[in-house]
Amino acid sequence: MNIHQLEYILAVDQFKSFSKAADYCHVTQATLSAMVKKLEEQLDIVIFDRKANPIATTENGREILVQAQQVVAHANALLASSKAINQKIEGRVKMGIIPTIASSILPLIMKFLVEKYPLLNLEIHEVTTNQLVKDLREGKLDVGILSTPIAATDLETELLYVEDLRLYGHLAAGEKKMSKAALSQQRIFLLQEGHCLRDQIIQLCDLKKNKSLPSNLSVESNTFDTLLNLVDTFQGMTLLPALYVSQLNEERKQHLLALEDGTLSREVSICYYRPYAKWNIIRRLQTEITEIVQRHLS
Amino acid sequence: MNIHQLEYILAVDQFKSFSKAADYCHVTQATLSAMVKKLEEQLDIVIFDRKANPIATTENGREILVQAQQVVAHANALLASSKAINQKIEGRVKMGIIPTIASSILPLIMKFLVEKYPLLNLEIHEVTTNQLVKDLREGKLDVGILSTPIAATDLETELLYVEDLRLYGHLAAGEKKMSKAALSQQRIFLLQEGHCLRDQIIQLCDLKKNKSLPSNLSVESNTFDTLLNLVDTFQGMTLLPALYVSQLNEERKQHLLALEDGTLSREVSICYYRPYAKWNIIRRLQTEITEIVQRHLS
DNA sequence: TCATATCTATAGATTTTATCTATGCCAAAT
DNA sequence: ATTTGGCATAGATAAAATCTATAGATATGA
Repeated sequence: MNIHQLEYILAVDQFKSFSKAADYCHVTQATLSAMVKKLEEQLDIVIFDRKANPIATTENGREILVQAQQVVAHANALLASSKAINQKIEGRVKMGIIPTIASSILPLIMKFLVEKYPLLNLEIHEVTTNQLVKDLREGKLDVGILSTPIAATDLETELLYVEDLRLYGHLAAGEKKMSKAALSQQRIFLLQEGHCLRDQIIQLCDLKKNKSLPSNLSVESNTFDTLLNLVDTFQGMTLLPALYVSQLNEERKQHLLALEDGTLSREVSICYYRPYAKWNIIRRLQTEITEIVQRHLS
Repeated sequence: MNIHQLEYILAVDQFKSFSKAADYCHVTQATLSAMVKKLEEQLDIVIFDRKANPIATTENGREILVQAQQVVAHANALLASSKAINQKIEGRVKMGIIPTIASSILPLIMKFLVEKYPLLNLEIHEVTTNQLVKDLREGKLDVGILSTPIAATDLETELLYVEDLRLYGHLAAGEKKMSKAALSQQRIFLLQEGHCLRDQIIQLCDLKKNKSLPSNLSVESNTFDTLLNLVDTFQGMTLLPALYVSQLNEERKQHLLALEDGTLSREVSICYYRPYAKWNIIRRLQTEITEIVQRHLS
């Protein structure tokens, strides 16, 4: 017995015709006929008197139909519920974001999300990648936004966007570009230890930590703003993610430099460990953020 | 979505384990796992958090499970109903029986059926084969008992039993048997026109109506009892169905004759045109009658 | 009553689906 | 660190639903 068969007999009962019922159910008359017969055989009850005109429901069939109605109604209710659940974006969601991403995307997405989903209570926690992974595993956070790839294979990540890293600094004689190779000879200001962007840049640019820092200066910054001030003062360089760059004032944009050979970039992804309870919300956040950021990057 | 899948998730929710649920549902863990996954994909809702220990039902999953419970419960109710319906032998059933069968089997079956099925209201109508077929077609009767084969292909018949036809008559010198060939030379007393047994005997014994009857006697009987009296008086012969013979007194049983070559017999079948409304009852009657008669014939 | 039209049942082929066995993978526990 | 228990996946197989085409049966109209 299956739900389709029950729908078929309900349709036959309604239309008093196998052919019309078949149309209604979007199957051929042959299929419906065979399925009704099969159900009757399984229940060992003849539901319809096909010799009557129009087709009549037998006394026993009537009892079965009443029950079939119940089953089908509840099955439809279940399907309706599942759709409703997928529409419902509400409740508390704890989201961790690493600082170098938070500073650029929070201004972009928060207003939009809060207005579009008034019932969604989005709690933002700014944490490092390591802490984020830990909190996700422990269930302290529901979802995170960080830079991929990450080592943790037990977390699932979905790419949100790829963001260029832009070079900021002062070159002599109004030069506006430099080569990747030259970069490693420059004085590069980086974020403090613990920021994954720091490690990524070191790796991407093949920097040796000791060489890249001014020997008489050990200050490392916690924010891009401080980095910019250091660069403006000491004439070094730094690398900034594209979304942050778009917020700079015109004067500072003058000091953006192009790389002669290729680009540097980082991936930004949404990730979760237990997607399950709030999966639909997480997925919705993913699509919304992707869309918003795409608009800003293009 | 199907009912099995819903049963699977109910079992997982109950046992908090895919393996145990699979055992409970009598499928392998792989099957259950795949089906749960499939349902989750179809509903686009993750029902279980497999990373929790023990496995947890998600918030959304809980809503689905409540509905699934409803569906499965009603489906089971339907199956239970169908079984109950098949057990229930009650209500009014109009049964037609041709006279030559009625006289022998009604005494055998009526008491038994009335006692075993107190809620069954069995109305017996003694009618000829032609009338029986007509009444079945018109819905005036629900079921008939007659001798097969019959010409009407639109009626369905199920064999109840095969009944020997026994030869009754007086032979000279205490002879107890005669050949089939000799039979057609004898004076045979038959039932009136309209009784199908009459026609069957004429056909079986290859009798020509005119030859077989005493030329100065045109009385044809309506009952076996009259036939017997005619035979006893005029020294002819007649053929009686086995079940009727078993009711004869000892003296008359002395006049039963054996056929030297082979036997004569007739089929007795139950038949119906619209089995549908009372199918279960008809089928039950069939099995009961077959069994009772079998006991009496053996 | 005969032909026609309508409707259901059946046959055979095809596609989909459920299920199984075997195995991989992960996490918890020893 | 290795083992154990449990869920997921792959590939093969079996079962079932569905389709097209056609037969058979019933009702309708000339």
